[in-house]
Amino acid sequence: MPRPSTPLLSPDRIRSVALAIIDRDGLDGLSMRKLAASLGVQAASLYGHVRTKDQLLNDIASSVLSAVDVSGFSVDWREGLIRCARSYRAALSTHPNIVPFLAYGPAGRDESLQRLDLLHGALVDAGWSRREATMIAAGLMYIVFGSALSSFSSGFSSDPADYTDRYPHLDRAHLLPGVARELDRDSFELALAAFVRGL
Amino acid sequence: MPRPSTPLLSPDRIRSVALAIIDRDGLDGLSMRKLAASLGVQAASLYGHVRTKDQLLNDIASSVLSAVDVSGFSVDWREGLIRCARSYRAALSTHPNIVPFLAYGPAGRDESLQRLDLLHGALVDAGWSRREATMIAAGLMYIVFGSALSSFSSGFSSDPADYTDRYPHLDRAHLLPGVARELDRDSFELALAAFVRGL
DNA sequence: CCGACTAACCGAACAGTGTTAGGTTAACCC
DNA sequence: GGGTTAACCTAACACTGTTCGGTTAGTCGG
Repeated sequence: MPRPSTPLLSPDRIRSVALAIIDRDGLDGLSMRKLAASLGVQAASLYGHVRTKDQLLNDIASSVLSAVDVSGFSVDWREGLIRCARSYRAALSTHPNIVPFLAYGPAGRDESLQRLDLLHGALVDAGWSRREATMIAAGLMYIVFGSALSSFSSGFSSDPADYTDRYPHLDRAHLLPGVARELDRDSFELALAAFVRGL
Repeated sequence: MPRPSTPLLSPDRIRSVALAIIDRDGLDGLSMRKLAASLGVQAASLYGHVRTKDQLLNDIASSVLSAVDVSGFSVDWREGLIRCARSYRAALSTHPNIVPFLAYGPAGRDESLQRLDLLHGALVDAGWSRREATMIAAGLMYIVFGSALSSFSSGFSSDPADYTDRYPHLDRAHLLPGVARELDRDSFELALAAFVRGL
C-alpha cells in the first residue's frame, strides 16, 4: 500500500491507541509491531510520526498527567496539597499500567515541572521556606507515586493457604484482592491526611 | 569448553555479578548474554543454575530486601515504624536501579511478606484494628517506595537556563543535582516524621 | 579399572524486540 | 502535467530471553 488518500496515522491517533493497548495489556504488552497492527499499518510506518518508542511513552505520560489539578491553592495550602494529590492519584489510577514507566526515568517532563512549579510557588507564598517547600512537594509525590504503584495491596494471592501457615498475621490477606481498590484508596487517604496533618 | 574441573557458576555468584551489573549499568543494562560474558561463560549455561531472568531478579530483590530491619517494635510502634521505614529505604537506596523492578510486579516475594506480617502483627498488638494496621503499613510503603524511586529530585537538569524562563519558582532547581542525595533523604525524613506524627 | 551416568558447559537456533534504509506510489503545488 | 513530498511498504540489522542437542569432565557402582 503506497500513500493512502486519507492518512491512516497521526500522532494523536497513535498515542490514543497505544494508551488503550497499555491499559488493556500492560506496559510490556505494547510493542511497535502490535501497535502498528492495531492501526492497520506496518511497524516502520510509525516512525514517520513518532521519534522513538520512549518518546511516544513520554508523550502519553504527559497527556495522562495533564489531568492533574493544581487550582486548589487559592483556598489554603493544606487544601491545595490534598486536592493536588487526589487529582494526581486519580490521573495515575485511571491508567495504572503506565505508572511503572513514570517511575522509571527522570521526571523531566514538561507537564510535571509546570505543576511542580505552581505547587512550589504556592507553598512559598504560604510562608514555607524554599527548602521546606521542596521537601513538602517531594513528600507529597512520594505518597502519590507510592500509592499509584500499588505494588502493595494488588498482587496478593487469593488462596488462603498461601498465608495461614507462614504468615500468621496475614491470615485474611486472601480477602485483599476483592477489596483492593477500596483499601488502596483508603490507605492513600489515610497517608495523605496523616502527612498533611503532621506538617 | 566442556565441563570444567571446578565449576565456574553458582547461583550465588550469578546473583552477585548480576547485581553488580545492575548497580553499574541500570536495570536495562543487564542482559543474560552480558551477564554470562562477565562470568566468562555463554548465555545458555546460566539456565543450568537459574530458571528464568525474572526469577533471578526476584532472588536478587529478595536478597536486597533481607537487610530490612523490623526489630524496632519492641520499643513502641512509632519507633518501630520509623526504624523499619529507614532501614527499608536504606536497603533500596543502596541498589536504586533495582527499585523499578520491585515497583513493577506484585509484592508476592517471601521476604516482603514476612516483614509485612511482622509489621502488621506489631501494629495490631499496639491496639490498631486489622484494617487500620493494613492501611498504616501501606502508607509507610508508599513513602518508602516513593522516595526510593526518587524520580523526583534526581533527573533534574543542571542547566539553569532550563528553568528560569519557564518555571519561575524553580529558578534554583539547577542546584538540585548537587544536593539531591541529601535533599532526598531530608524529604524522606520529613515525610516519614509528618506521617507518623499525623497518625 | 572400567563403564554408566550426571553435571556443566557450548553452538545454534527460535521467536520476539526497537529501529533504519531504501523503495513505491498517491497527493499536492507550480 | 511534471516535480516534489508525504505516507506507506518490505527487508534487514542487532539485539533480547530461552530452548534443544551436543560434548566432555567428573563421579560412582561393580
